[in-house]
Amino acid sequence: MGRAPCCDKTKVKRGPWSPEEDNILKNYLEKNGTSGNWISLPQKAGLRRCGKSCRLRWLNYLRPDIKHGGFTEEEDNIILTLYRQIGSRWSVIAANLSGRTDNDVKNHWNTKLKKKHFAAQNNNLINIGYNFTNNINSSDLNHNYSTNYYGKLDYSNTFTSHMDPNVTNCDQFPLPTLMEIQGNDATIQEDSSLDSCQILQKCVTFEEISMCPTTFLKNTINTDSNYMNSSSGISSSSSSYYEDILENGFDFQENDIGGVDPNSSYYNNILEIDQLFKGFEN
DNA sequence: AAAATACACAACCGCATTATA
DNA sequence: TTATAATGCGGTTGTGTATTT
Repeated sequence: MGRAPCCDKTKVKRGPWSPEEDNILKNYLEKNGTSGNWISLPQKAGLRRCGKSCRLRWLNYLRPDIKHGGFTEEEDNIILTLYRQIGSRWSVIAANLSGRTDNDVKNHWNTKLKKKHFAAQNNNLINIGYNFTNNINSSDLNHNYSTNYYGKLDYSNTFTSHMDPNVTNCDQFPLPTLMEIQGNDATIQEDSSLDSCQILQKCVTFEEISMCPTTFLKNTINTDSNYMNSSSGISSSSSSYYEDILENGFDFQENDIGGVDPNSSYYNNILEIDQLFKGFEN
């Protein structure tokens, strides 16, 4: 026994809406509202459509003050942050974005953001870069970096409870250990024609540069005062938490991650690492 | 140039929740 | 209070367009 259909599918039109249908629905709703009932609306408005179809068309497309496409970087960041915290609760995420519908956010995630952030997948091992990112400034040039580290993360013990959407406290997320650190000397020449991506390749042993999670790398030189000043025990002589990682290992479970400001870049980086794990599992 | 494939987004389906009689 | 209908939601599919073969 299947579920009783909400309307007679042989009597209603399906598929894309025509401009004429849009006009009828829009005019009716602007004049009368829904009268508290979507199911009976199409008949009253003179549409051969299912009530649910009318509701969806209005809420996702015809309703005034809603935006389509052109997601800003700020909106992307909000979506990513919230997704990491609450998972695929699109209506909640959309409610935090002015003029966006849950359907739009969901589509945007599925077509753009998911791919962008789940792409890094390399046999459970990924190299992380240190020192050089997309933004090279003039003070980086002609400077000898005596501690040009790169390393590998061991993901073998990480695929567990972090998949639970109810888990929002990141200190419950198992994170990888740094299994290998290497160092070399490197000098970036001022007259170098290398762009930032090439510099990155020069400094980091990526077999597939395309597998590199760019936003993760981009943030690796951030100095995070929240983390620096937290009770996590980071050395005050470290200029970034990645130096701390390189010095003390990559076992975040040893640190008090849950006490870190959720708005900090450090916290977001931790969540981004977690997101990579999800990519590996998918 | 045509066919195949990829992509973006609109729309649908069925289940869960909420409202109503 | 409970049965039923309406609504809301998220996964999934459908459709039109762009790109590749």
